[in-house]
Amino acid sequence: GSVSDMLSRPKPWSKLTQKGREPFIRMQLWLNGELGQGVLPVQGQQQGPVLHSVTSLQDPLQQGCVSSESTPKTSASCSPAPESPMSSSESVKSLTELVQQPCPPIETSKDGKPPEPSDPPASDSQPTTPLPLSGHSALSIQELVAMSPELDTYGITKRVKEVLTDNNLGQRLFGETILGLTQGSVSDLLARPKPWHKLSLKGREPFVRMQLWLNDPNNVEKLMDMKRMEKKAYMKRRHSSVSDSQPCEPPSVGIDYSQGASPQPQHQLKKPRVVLAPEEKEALKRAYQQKPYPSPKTIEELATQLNLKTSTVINWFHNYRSRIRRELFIEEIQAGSQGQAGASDSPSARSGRAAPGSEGDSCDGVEAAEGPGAADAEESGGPAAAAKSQGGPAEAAAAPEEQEEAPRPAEKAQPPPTSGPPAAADDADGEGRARAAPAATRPRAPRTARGPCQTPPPRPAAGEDAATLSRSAAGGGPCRARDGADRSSALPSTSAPAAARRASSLQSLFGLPEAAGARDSRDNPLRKKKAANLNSIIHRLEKAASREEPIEWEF
DNA sequence: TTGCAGTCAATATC
DNA sequence: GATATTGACTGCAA
Repeated sequence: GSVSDMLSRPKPWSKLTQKGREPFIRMQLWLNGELGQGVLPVQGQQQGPVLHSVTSLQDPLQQGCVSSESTPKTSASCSPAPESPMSSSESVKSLTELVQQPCPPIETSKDGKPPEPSDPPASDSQPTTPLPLSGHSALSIQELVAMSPELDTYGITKRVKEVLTDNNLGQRLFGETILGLTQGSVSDLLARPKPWHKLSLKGREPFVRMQLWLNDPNNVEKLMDMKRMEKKAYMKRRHSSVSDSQPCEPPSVGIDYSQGASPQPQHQLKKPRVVLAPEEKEALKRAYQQKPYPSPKTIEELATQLNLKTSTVINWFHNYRSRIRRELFIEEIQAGSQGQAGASDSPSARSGRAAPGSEGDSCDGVEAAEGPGAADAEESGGPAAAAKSQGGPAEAAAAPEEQEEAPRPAEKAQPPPTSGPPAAADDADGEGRARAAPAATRPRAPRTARGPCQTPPPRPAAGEDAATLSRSAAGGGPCRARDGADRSSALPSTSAPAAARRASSLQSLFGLPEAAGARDSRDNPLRKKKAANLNSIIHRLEKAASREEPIEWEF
């Protein structure tokens, strides 16, 4: 049935998900005669028949369907890389190996392509071409990624970091040369890799590249060469610029311009980067804890109170949610590795198992750990929280109301899970607001609390409004505590895909001593995040459940 | 329209 | 100078 459907109503490539593309790749392979026998083990392990390398894949694909990068460029020739090693029929397995064993480097990048135009090796300086991938190879890589078996992202980054540090190679060079990413991205990637199963096709690319690079026996030398070339180029430029006024031409490629001497005048046009003051961040965090997904109205309120642009507030929430998620993952991994005999360091794998399902799960588990206690702890006790003056008293006072208002009713303490949806919170808001102002305001935000802000919106989620947030922001407080609780309740249901996991997560959720207790102080911040994350999970759950079902959720 | 993933690039920090 | 952090942006999916 699926085949029939697919053959009669194929979706355009651009609309297909990674998974959805799989059948088409298979078909293309099959058409090309590459898919020999058997099934392509997409997941890797088996050895299957086939697939040369991605590269090869690529070609076929291109011929047949893809538009065409007209330029296979010379470099194309290079592309052979990937496949070269394993020629013919290999299956994904081969891919795996490709990635895992030392095979001939895929130079996709570095060498491979660069050669093209620039290459004149020595020439210049401009070593460049930062981006390794270009047409052909890029595609190859994509294919490779598509067919790649699960990789241990954590292990890969770990190894990369080691190699880089051992050889005194910088992230910038590595990123621009091998990954085609900027230093900041590389840093982030190396420090907080996401588990393979949570990465999109695009997100996996850097990991595949890293793995390939690790497998390249000459990887270090190549980078070193690049480094040298860069240096040379830099010096050259520098000299020339010194002698001449400023010849600086924006060197086309690469790397260097970053630092070198290019003054770049026009930059003036750029708008200055917004830097949030610590108080503002705190306020936003509090707001987040109250409501990870604030309504437009709430956002607006926050923006006003903090004297920020709404877009800034929106961005902040997006970034915060996303970063918290990642941190949770990392934590989980680390915890896992510790817990688990540390044997395998492969987080991804671990994560995979651990939190196979949705992030929610994984998250839950984690959070759960600190869950209830954690949440509170942090807030109240947490370093950051503590800091806040408001926290203390205010919270206490607030506590009551908040409970209600808080979307997350469940709050650990009081309201038992029963309170299904967060809705209740709303009203509460009303009262809470009073205290709001202070915190938020500090720096720029003059308008403190707009007192009793608006009335609470109807919707649970949306419901809580600025008032609540502001309150929390301002006073900080109380809410958070709840968070932990609520979430806990919610989470379980949410994620809990696998029974096993579920169990564990539940455990943690309920703050089994071990977890919570175990955590060291430094976790506080993490706890906070986790707590917040729980909120978001809850939020999503609720959303998903769409009001009617809350009832069913038993925790 | 909203949320997210992935990045960039300006800053901050080491 | 290298690395880490983080606000903003782009593209995509639901």
